[in-house]
Amino acid sequence: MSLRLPRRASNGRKDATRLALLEAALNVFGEKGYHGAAVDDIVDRAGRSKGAAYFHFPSKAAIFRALVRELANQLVNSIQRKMDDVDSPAERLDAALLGLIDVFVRHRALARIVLIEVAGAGRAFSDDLIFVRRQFADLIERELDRAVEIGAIPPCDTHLIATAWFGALNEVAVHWLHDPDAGSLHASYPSLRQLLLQSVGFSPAEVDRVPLHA
Amino acid sequence: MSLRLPRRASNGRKDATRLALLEAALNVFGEKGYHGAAVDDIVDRAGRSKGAAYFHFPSKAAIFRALVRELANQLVNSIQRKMDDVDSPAERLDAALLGLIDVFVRHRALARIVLIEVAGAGRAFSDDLIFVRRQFADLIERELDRAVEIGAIPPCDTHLIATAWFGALNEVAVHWLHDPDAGSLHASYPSLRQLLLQSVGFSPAEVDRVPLHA
DNA sequence: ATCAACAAACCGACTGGTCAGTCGGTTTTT
DNA sequence: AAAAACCGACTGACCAGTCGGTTTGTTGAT
Repeated sequence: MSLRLPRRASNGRKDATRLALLEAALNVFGEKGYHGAAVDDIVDRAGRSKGAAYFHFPSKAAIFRALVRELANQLVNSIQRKMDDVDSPAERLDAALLGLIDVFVRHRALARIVLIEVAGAGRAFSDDLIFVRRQFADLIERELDRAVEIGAIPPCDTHLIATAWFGALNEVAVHWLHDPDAGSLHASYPSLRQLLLQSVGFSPAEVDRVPLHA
Repeated sequence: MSLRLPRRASNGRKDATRLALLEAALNVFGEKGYHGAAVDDIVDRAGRSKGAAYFHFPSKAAIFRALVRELANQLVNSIQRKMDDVDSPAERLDAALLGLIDVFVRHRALARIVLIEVAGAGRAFSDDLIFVRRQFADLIERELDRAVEIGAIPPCDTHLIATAWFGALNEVAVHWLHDPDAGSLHASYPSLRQLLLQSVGFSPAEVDRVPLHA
């Protein structure tokens, strides 16, 4: 699980260390949670030293923050790209849902951090929490706005609905993270898809039309 | 904010102390989060001593666990009661939604703990997390099943949908908790209500019919 | 009713472990 | 030779949990 983390061009020893630290942080935070993870854990896993860590980041919180924002950006970009592969709002929303599920399934540590740890790390991180959630919600909101514009769905509170949608996926994913054996996340996709599309008033024809590129 | 916490009959000095501790825990955990709160904080706020705390509970984690389960039980019962005041599935689901919003608005510390802290406290508490979430979801699921049974909505994956619904409300509430000035939670109720009822295929007539007992 | 004797409930100073962050020193790069 | 990057032993603060001791409540014998 190497993961995509090269926000800044990753050449030179400095960047390599920064990357190694962030990648270790991803795994350690993902496994033990923010409070359960010690900086020494991250440092050890990265094969670096505490000095290196505090050369690159001013604090443990800063490591976490950098990681979260990096992950969120990469994730949002990746989803955006998948959405741009298709045209109609219904298809694009569908692509967003399936894309998120795919990533979560493939990178559980990422899912844990973005979906659970940011929320639970404490009030000091609530700005980061909102930042991440808002990014995802905006992705959805824009598409809903477009659907309203072209008359695919009736006008509605797209901001609220985007938030609610993300919450719905979030909750399902949290249960899955807790007990992955209780059923794959992909298995929830068809029901979730129908639920979401139907909730904003896409016509039944449209709800059924979009192919399930599973 | 005295709050409803008399699970076991609250008479005698012993029970009074237990209650005082739990109520203090509610406020302290609600303000500082699980990891940010020290047992001494709770003890001080309760006007008791550390000895008393460890006489009643074997550990800090046990205090948290007892509090969470107590809150969840009370909350679920209270919502169930509100649901039983009306008859049709749509009305009952509506009552559940509004009831939850009401309680969260009135008791932010409770909302913070049930919606955020349990999830963020760490993997050691994931059983409690699931316990709480499942209780709420079951409340919804039962009603959805009934709606399917009487033909008010088409058959669907009620288990998944109940989970998703709770997630939707959860997410909206989390944003509200982060910035209560951005808009009251009650203001989101009409849109949320329509979104949820419509998502499972209640007829438009039914969606509009139910009075908004705001 | 009175009072020992006992237990239940409570107190708070103390301890031991953990861990974020520091800093003098070393290696690598420019 | 100067600066950038890195090393890892150390420290100081914090805090969950302990424990000897005190107070409050209960029992039951006289």
